[in-house]
Amino acid sequence: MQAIELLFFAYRDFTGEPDELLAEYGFGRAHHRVIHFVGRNPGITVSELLSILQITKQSLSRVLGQLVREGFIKQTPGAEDRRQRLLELTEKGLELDEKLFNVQRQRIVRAYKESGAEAVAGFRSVLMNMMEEDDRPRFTNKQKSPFSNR
Amino acid sequence: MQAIELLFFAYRDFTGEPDELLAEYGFGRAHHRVIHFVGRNPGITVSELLSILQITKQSLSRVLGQLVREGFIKQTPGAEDRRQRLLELTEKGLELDEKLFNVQRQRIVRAYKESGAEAVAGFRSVLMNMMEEDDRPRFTNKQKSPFSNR
DNA sequence: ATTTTACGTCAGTCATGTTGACTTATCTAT
DNA sequence: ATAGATAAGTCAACATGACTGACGTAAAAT
Repeated sequence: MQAIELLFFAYRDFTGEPDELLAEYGFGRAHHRVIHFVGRNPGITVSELLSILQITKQSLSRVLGQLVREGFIKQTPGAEDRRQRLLELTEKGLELDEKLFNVQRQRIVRAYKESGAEAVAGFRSVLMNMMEEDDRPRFTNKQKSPFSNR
Repeated sequence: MQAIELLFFAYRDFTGEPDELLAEYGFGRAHHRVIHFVGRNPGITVSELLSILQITKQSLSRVLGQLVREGFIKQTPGAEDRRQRLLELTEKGLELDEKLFNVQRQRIVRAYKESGAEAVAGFRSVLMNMMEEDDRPRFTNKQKSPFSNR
């Protein structure tokens, strides 16, 4: 049962590099998560973001507000439901997102190369089965929006 | 590049159950990490623990002190080097450790079963290659103490 | 017209991390 | 034998990112 420690060390190092980058902007891991999920899902609503991050709106509000005020994320009222604030990255936000994305991608690509394609399939399968079922459709269901039923 | 999100969701759910358990004791994830590594490595020194957790001694001191005062961990002076405080779980500590260990093991065993042995090998290989090289010997080198050169 | 929903905000608290400065005991090297 | 290095601990101040609870506003749904 080394898996527990494998996960601990891998996750620690996986988040270490981005953390350093973020510190240069005065941001933390919470900002990273917001930038990441807004970057991958432009037009995402606040409540969708909340359900992904599983934090309270008060917690999100602080980091999101900061990112909006400092021009990394912009909000536009929803076309169908004008109560919603659809979130997307600004140019500045996209730049930071790309930097963050790249350091993590590099680490993963390296690990993938060293392990081989078969190992990668196994890696993904185990992680998938490790998470709660509710969130698995985000990865398999390509036709349906991963946020449609929230 | 779904790996980033796979890791996020899997890790979030992986730590979710223990967190609930710990809350009943008034403990947090920091306590969990200390209990875990002391549990797996009885007789570990404070500085070895620090190098694993990569936090400051002041941070560790708070949680470790709590665990010692509340009788989950006991300290004994090192036999060779009496400056050291060798850490190990008390009976009470072992009980909590086992509870925590079990909820995480269950989740992993389930995921392993659903994915198959080959996938497990891939999973472990990718995680291993994802972490910094320094820490990999902890998993492969069985003959040498994983803390000997720190 | 009323209720519900989406979002935001104010206020207070807690857990866990940080830096920096200093102490004590013990080991190591000169 | 003494001087310096190391292991551990402590005090103080601070930052981040979580939390709860209460309340407000605008828009949608009933």
